[in-house]
Amino acid sequence: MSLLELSEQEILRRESLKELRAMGIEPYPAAEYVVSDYSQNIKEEFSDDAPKKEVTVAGRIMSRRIMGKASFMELQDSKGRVQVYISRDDLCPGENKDMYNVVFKKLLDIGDFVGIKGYVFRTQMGEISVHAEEITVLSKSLRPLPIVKYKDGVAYDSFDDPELRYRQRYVDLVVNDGVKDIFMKRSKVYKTLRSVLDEAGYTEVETPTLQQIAGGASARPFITHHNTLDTDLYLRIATELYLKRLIVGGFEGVYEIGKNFRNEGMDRTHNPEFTCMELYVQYKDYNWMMDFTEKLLEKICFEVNGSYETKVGDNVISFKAPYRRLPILDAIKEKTGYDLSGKSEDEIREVCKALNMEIDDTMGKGKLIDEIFGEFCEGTFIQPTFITDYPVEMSPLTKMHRSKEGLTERFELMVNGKELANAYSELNDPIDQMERFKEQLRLSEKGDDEAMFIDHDFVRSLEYGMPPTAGIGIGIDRLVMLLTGQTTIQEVLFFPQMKPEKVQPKDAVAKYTEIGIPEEWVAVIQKAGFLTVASLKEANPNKLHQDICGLNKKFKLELANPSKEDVAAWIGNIK
RNA sequence: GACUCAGUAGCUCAGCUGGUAGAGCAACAGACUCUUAAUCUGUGGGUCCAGGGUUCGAUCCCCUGCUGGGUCACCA
Repeated sequence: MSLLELSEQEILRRESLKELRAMGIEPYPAAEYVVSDYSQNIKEEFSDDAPKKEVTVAGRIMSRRIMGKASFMELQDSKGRVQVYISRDDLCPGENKDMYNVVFKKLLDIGDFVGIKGYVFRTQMGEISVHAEEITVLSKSLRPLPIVKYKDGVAYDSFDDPELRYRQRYVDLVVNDGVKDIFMKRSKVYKTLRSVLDEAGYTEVETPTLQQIAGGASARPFITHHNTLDTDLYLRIATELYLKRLIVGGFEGVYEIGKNFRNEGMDRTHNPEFTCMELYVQYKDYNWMMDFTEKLLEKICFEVNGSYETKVGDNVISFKAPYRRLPILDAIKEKTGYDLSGKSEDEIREVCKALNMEIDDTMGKGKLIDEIFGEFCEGTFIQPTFITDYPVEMSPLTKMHRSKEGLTERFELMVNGKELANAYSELNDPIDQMERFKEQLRLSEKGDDEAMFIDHDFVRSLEYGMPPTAGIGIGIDRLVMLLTGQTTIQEVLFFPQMKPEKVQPKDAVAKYTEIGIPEEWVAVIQKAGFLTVASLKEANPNKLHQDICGLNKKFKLELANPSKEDVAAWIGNIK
């Protein structure tokens, strides 16, 4: 990389790097650095009466306050920050004061990793700090970090451009308070989820991500290609059908926490890859699953937040069980006043018209009910609510309701006006399942590009017999959003999907040397704004000559300047 | 996909009616041995997102594109 591509501050840091090496200090040492303590426990365990405690800590320099022969810096480690006090004469007891005057004051920068050996004390202002006796360079940072300052918990100049924060999450995590907490809570969600499911006796499994038929949900899949098999494969949109095969195989309960991929729109609640937990348990039904789910979520919320409540925007949501259970038709009756039970498709169509909804003729009875619910009901359920007994048309993998005609034993859990989970008594009648798949095929032929494909192997497994089974899928990203009070999915994903960064097209050095430009001048010409040889064709030779000689002087490159005739000749050589 | 707002120094942001740019932090030089958004003095740093157009002249006005945010639509 040419120096000309770097900012002033980056150049200076690279020079500091060289100087450290020249002084015999390796800026990227290989040896383990043994740490005795963390910022957090140093502060928690300090006592003014106790004898001096020697500690070794390591972390990133986040700020420095230099006052001549003494300095303070803030050191950030994995647990937080601790202040370090450095006095010149305590760091360098001998004649040679280079470690303080040169290494610490000149060659180290904000962002560098250092190790500090010293003792813990309390400053006159009362802050528990480490008095440094030894400082070790652990890793040099070549790019300046954004500077975010905190006072009384208020952030000043916080690094908050969403584009930069998501593209460079590593920087976001380093400088912005609270970002890491969200992901620590996310990890706690996984831990609690696993412990509850494991204790219940269920088995964590992994099923294929690359599938020949992307089944188990209605969504457009990503397509990829396997060269050796010379066949297209899909990235899974759900884990459902494979997990049910394992129930056929005899597991009592199986669950998988994994990524699903859907080739659809992106917004504040949708990312192309997202995490789902699916659980299937034999001999259970959807009523049991509601009981299990509310206990599970209650426990997770408590473990993550220390309380059964969580705050999202202005809404305080309580995950304390039990949750309200409301059949979808009752929900519609409650919110719109229309009782749809026993109504025909045409009658429901009339209701839609009365409600001023936009509908079209391709929508069947189930779709119409779903639309009414989505339009008038879904957003109103802030507290966790099980909406139950969905129409069969929307639920091709669900067992028919034991008593209600045309409905299925299915529930969705609505929280904060959004679906958090989807569950049902699994359809285990292979003949019925085949019929439902065929119905999906008819929808597909009508142009519905999200209808399910027939998975013959899955039906074959049902033909061997699947016990009565209850299953559920929980959107983990949305759960984490609720438990951390976030309103966009990007805030709970380390690396949300973004459009690729734009890279300006730039010609190779050889392209420039072909027209007679010496290699050492190529970077200078590019710095002058001519990233491609073609763009140089229109350049004014006099101005270019001036520009590049100016850059030569400015950046002290010490190259022999070309003549105006040389520059004109380069431009003349371009075909 | 539609509409809308934004893109200026490493970061956060100003920038008037069109006359090639400012601040704070960061950086650099200097002072300072208990500071904490440290302080004080001085200095440097810019492809004003990109490409066209209008104009004597564009960071600014117009068009196109790129990236991001928001709202809506689609979708779970």
